[in-house]
Formats: sequence, C-alpha cells, structure tokens
Amino acid sequence: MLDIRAIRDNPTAVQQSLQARGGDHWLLVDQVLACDERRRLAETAKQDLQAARKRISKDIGRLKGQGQDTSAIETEVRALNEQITTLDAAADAAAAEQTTLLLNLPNLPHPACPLGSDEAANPVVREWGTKPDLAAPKDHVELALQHRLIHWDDGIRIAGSGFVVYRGQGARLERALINFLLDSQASNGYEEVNVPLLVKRECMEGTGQLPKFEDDMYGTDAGEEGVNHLFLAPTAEVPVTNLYRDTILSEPELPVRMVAYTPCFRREAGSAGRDNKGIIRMHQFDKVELVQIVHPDHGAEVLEQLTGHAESVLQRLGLHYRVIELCTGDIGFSSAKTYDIEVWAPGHGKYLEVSSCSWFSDYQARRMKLRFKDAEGNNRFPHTLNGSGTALPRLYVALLEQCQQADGSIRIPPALVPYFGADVISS
RNA sequence: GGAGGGGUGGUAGAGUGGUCGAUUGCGCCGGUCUUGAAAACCGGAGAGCCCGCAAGGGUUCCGUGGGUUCGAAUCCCACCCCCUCCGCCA
Repeated sequence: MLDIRAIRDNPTAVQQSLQARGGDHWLLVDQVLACDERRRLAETAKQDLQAARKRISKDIGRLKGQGQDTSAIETEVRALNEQITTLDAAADAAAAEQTTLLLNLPNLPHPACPLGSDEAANPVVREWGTKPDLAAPKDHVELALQHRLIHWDDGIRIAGSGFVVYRGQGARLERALINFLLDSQASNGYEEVNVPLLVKRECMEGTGQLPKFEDDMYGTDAGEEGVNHLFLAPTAEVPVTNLYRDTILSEPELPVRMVAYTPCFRREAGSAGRDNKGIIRMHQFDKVELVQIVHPDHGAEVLEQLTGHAESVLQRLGLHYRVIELCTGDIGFSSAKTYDIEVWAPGHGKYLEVSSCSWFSDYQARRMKLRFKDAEGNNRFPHTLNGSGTALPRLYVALLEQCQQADGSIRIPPALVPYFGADVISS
C-alpha cells in the first residue's frame, strides 16, 4: 500500500513512477486523491459535531444530577445525531473506496530499477560458473523417466495435469534437496519456521496477492466469503511475512530473518500450454523461502545480501546460473526492486528462474500494519524482503540436466551426498 | 459435536449507563539517591484518523459487526476467537 500522504504531497511523482511499470495503474491516482478529499471533509465535519454532542451530553448528565429538566437540549442532540449519521456514512463510503483503490495500486519501482517495458529489457547482472560441456544433453523428462524418479501419470490420476508424483530415488532426491536448502539457509542466519499452508484473506492482502490476483489462487469454499474461506498459500511469503501482521516490533528485534519450506499452490490461470513440459510449471511445487523484516535504512543492502544467500546454495551445488535484474515493466506488483536467479538447464537449452528476490520497501508493511518502534518512540513501517532459496522443481531440473553423465547416470554434487545417501543415480 | 467459562492497554487484572481511553500490581523508559547496581521515591508511557507551519486541539478505538440511549467498556442481538470438561480422532 502506498502512503496516502506521499501521494497527496507529490501526486505527479507517484504517477510518473507508476507509469514506468506500464499499464494504466497511474490513472487511479487522481481517483484516490478525490476520495481522500471527500473523506477528510466528511470526517472533519463529523468530528466537529461529535465534539458538540459529547459536550452537551455531559451537560445533560450534570443537569439531571441536579434534578433539572433537559428535554430541550436532548432534542438539540437528536438533531445533531441525524447530521452525524449522514456525515458518518459519507466518510465511511469514501474511506472504503479509497482503501479499495489503494489496494489496487502497485508499489513504486525503486529509482534504481532499470527502465523497460518487458522481460527483454532485464539486464544480466552477473553469471556464476560455466555451462557443463555435454555432447548431447537429455532433458529432465527423459532423465527422470529413465531413472523412474518422477511419475507424471500418477499425478494425473490423483490430481490432474500440473501435479506429479516423485517415487523412490526421485522422492529421496526431493527430500534431500529440501533438507539441504533448509540447513544451508539456516546457517546463513535464518530462523526455520513451519507455518500453515491455508491462510486468511487478510494475509493474502497483506503481502499483495489479493485483491488483484484472486484468479491465480486456490481457495477453500467452506463457509461464506470472509469467515471460513481460506486460501492455499501460493508461496511461503504469505504465511511467513504475515506472522508479524498487525504488530509493533521493537527496534532491537530487527532484522527478523526466517526461512520456511512449504509446498506452494498456484492455479497458473491463463498459462496453459506455457512452460508445461516436465515439472517446470506446476500447480503444486515445493519451495524454500527466505523472508526478512528490516530497518528501512537497510532495505537496499539487504536485498543484495538476501540474493547472495539464494545464490549460495546453487554455488554449493556447483550449478551454473546467472542473475538478472527485473526492469520497471517486469517487476511484481508489490516489489520495488527484484533480482531473478536463473539456473542453466542444458537439456532445455535455456535458463530457468529458480529464485526471485524482492525488496518491497514499506509497501507490504503498510498493507499488513506491520510496524516497529524506533529509538525516538515513533512507530514506523519496516521494509520487507523475500526470495526463494530456492524453488525445488527447477532446481531439480537443473541438477538432473547439469549433472548428467555420458552414460546417462546422474552425479550427485558432494554437498548433497550426505542428504541423498549416495553419490550417483543410475538405473 | 455437547456443556460451561471468558475476550479490557506490554502483561496481570479492576471497572455493570454519565468527567472512563479507562483504578491498580508487575514490567518498561526518564530522574533523584548511590562509587556503581539494587531498593526506595518522583515522573513518563496505547493505537488510528482529522485540523494545524508548529505548539497544540479534536475524534474514534475495551474481540468483530449491528442495535437501544441525549450519552455505552458497561444494556440487547448476531458473529468470531480462546480456555476447561465430555465425546470423536491423526
């Protein structure tokens, strides 16, 4: 959520910043300002009348105590009440409309964010390692079938397309990777947390998935909208960041650093037929996620640090990858600045996104009323960040494809051997 | 699922129609005292919004939402949540 005061103070700057994203979000700015104006006028008028009512009501109490007749001024208050009711309704309506508009406004891209309209404009920031020298690389589907690691037909039988079953060494490899990632990130200084996968609507609003992207989310339909309706978390970012929704941290509690493994659930509406080979785009997938809540002074540097943490696991596995920076037209709704980490998949001949590391400035904190009390005793909004550390399926793909050997076996990277219990997968 | 109890400020816990946004204990912050600390004493301290350059003023908030009333933490209704016991169950 953007700061309404900041919008009031410099609407042109806000509009220009939003225009860099492309689309027509910026047109909402004038509507928000109009709502804000109406709201404040109504609230001010209402509060003046409420002050009068309060004063008179106290008089009534006092006069009645003295046994005097108060019927005349009671009538006066009744008239005040009618006006208050009207103004209150007007203020509430304007406030509700303003909130809706603000919830639909994305974050402002950070000035350092490269300008561009789409992913073609995303600069490569750095590369690590080199592409393995493979004569005729197989893709992960072929390798997984060959070693009976992943069963697509089982997934379809149980849940339909977009779901797979890992079996035997395939399941063991998935579990080994999860444990490896959790241990690695915990040693990078993150507290491991294990959270519910079903979350309330307000959590989804807090991190910015709702109200804009409801079509992409799975939800339970038990109960009417609002009370028992829960959403399946599309990323651990939602339950983990919202652990601190509506709280006031003390400054020494910062930074908060958490890591969580969770399955993630996404409808992937509208992406049928896209990246649908193998396990690259799934309705359910595993992910290890990093979340940080930090002092606003440190947001920028922590984004670099957190991205480094995400990269560290790829380095430990010896997988070639590159880091790209998303341009203004490609960053996510809530993000101010984002790095994507793409790991090399030789069987596909392309890089796959395994991590997206974002700095949300105070956008999410505002939405979820997450604050901290600074040294002067003022309540302020901290910055939130998160990044995958990493997503499992594409890491799995990259591992199979980069570590395949001429005889078709899969070499297990040394760092993973203690988790997997063997140094090779061969049929 | 059944029965009962309860949701008040960081916390514990008062408050059953009118100077109550709220007594008090603990905890916290500042000060006095002390070589320092503790103790004791004094003082401070909730959140949001509105008006204001500011100083400051106003208003709302006692689980949530309605209602009664000139006036609601206090009365009425609905809902949510928590606790205890019973039942069921991984």
